[in-house]
Amino acid sequence: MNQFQCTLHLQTFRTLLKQCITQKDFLTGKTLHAFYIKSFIPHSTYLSNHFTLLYSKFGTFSNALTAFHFTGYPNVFSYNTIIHACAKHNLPNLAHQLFDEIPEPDVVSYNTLIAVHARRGECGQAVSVFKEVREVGLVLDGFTLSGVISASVEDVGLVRQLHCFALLCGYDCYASVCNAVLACYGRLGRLNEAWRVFREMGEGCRDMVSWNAMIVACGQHREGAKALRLFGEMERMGLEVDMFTMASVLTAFTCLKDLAGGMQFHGKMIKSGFHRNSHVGSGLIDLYSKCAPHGMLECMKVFEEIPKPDLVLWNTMISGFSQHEDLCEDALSSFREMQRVGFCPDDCSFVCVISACSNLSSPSVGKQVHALAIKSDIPCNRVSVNNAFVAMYSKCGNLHDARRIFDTMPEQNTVSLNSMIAGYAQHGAEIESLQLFELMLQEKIVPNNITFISVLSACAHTGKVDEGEKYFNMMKEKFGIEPEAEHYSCMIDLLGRAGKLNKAERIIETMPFDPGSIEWAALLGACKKHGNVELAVKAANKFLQLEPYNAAPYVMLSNVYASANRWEEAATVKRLMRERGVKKKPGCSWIEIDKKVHVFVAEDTSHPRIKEIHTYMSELLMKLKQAGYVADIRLALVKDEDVIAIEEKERRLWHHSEKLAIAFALISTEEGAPILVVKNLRICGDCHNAIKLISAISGREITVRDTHRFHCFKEGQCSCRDYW
DNA sequence: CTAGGGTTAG
Repeated sequence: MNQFQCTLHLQTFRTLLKQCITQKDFLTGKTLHAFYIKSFIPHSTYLSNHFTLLYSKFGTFSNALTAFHFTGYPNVFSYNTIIHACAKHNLPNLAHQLFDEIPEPDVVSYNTLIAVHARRGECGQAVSVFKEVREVGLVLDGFTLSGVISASVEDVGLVRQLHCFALLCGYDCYASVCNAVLACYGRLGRLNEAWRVFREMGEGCRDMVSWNAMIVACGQHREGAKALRLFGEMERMGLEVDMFTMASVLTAFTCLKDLAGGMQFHGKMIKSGFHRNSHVGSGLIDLYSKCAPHGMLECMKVFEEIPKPDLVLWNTMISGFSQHEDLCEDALSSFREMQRVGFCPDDCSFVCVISACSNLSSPSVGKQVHALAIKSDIPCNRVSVNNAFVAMYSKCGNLHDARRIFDTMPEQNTVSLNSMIAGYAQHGAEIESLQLFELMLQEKIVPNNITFISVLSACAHTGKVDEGEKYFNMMKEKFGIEPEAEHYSCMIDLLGRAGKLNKAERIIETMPFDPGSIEWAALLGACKKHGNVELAVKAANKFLQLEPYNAAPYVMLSNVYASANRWEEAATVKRLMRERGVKKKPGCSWIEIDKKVHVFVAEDTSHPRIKEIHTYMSELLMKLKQAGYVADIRLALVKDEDVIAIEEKERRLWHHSEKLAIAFALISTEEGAPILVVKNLRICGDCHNAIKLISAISGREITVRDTHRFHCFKEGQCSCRDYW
């Protein structure tokens, strides 16, 4: 083979390979590579580099690395290519190692290294590389700036600084840099600043990315309507839209809880095929899981339509299941299925599945997942993961472990404090809860709307009216947080339960938006507690209008009447409920013993050891009566208007699901072991009385988690101090 | 050879 032929071959190879890369023809590219290795063509760095690029783009990382090592005399280009592959495959150490081998790194080398850190959210590291560029005297470019800016999310000050710097360098009309700035302000919730950048870019500089970034900024910060207006404008102007646009618009529908609009948009996307994109699919799943009443069924259909699901799509499914209390088991099975088909869970997958465990009635599953997380490759000391553990342990009744994780986690943020404060509040440890909040203020960790929900509910649980009002005002005045429905309902709950029913009613009347069912429910609950029948009727009617198929208002109202001995009216409410086909959820309790969950429904006889349980319960009832227990038969649920004998009412009360579960725990666990029962409704007054006595007689610590809070019974007392 | 925008989480 003479010199001439070789050159010819080299040129052919170059042309062909370049074609393969631009046309994404990986197969032909690989064949070319095989030919190249076997042929006698002299070594070409140029060709090797492009083979590395080919594998980096379409093949595995290890193939790319092999191709790189095959390059006899690597140049900057070769290094840059392989470092880029490191960024793509999240290999920061290798990236640095390779970078240090470059004899004379150029700007691109630095830019690529910044990208490695930007992808991992390592702001500090990205900034130090950025500084190095200036120190070594290289001229930075738009890539450098956009890279370091996008890494600086989470730090407004830094973004502003870099923004100024970019303007000084004359990048005010450079789309990528401006877009990075815009997106950062957006993600930080600095919508005004984002809008300013968007406006100042002008039509000449603005591109599709700018529009997309602005839409998502609005959609993620309660400005769904503005996001939709922006999209409308894009369409009117005839601008091009892509997958990013679609996914961004979906966040707007989710933000507005506009299911109908979202569905219509979904329909339009099916025509254009956008719905088969995995990112768009995640957006759809997020929408349906959060806004549709039985959304997970729809989510499964969306999932099926996507040919190449990615990790986030799986995570979104897991998250969706975990947010529906009755579907948490499905969250766990999706988590397993995801691994079965070859995905490696990341920290977000774990956060979702841990949160599913919090809603489960078996604490041991949470512990297992904890162990799994430690064994896995995820950075399990991440704040997000630890926060999930704190929430999970406290929701599983284990405040002690929650606090231990909280105390030992290397980094804390607002959410960590929120989880711990909420944990204390739910357990009736209001003092600790409020102390921690004060500490938070001292440490200058900024509370958010969620923090105040916990703080206000802690006040409500203990009847601390003055403090509650103080914090409610602080929220608006000191932190500029507008109270939402939850905050108002906490205040109504707080005032109402403390007996200030008129004040509570006034809050509902003067709220800046239409009261929803949760506010009326809070008022109704307060009326029930204080026996204010007239106001209860008003609240119940409002509640009924808003949610005619929810059993809660009917049951509560009829209990109000029953407590006032107005039996006929109580029966009328029940009849109305039956006529409308509304069914009360049957009371159900779960208890985990030896890693097995046992379910009890009221008057349940299906448990294999029910005979034993009943025998034990009769003995227990005797002891309880001796200790002064009197069944509160007003609370016995009357299923129909038939007059029922007092004995029968007593018997029904005595077979409430939580009592059955506790009795079973008492006979099947060792003396002195603590007991945790999870219930699907709120605990009833009679059970509350009875369990207090049971805790004294048996010397056990009994914790009941109902839909509202925890009741920790110990030595005849409950942690709620009967204020609930 | 490198960039900016989308989806999940407590």
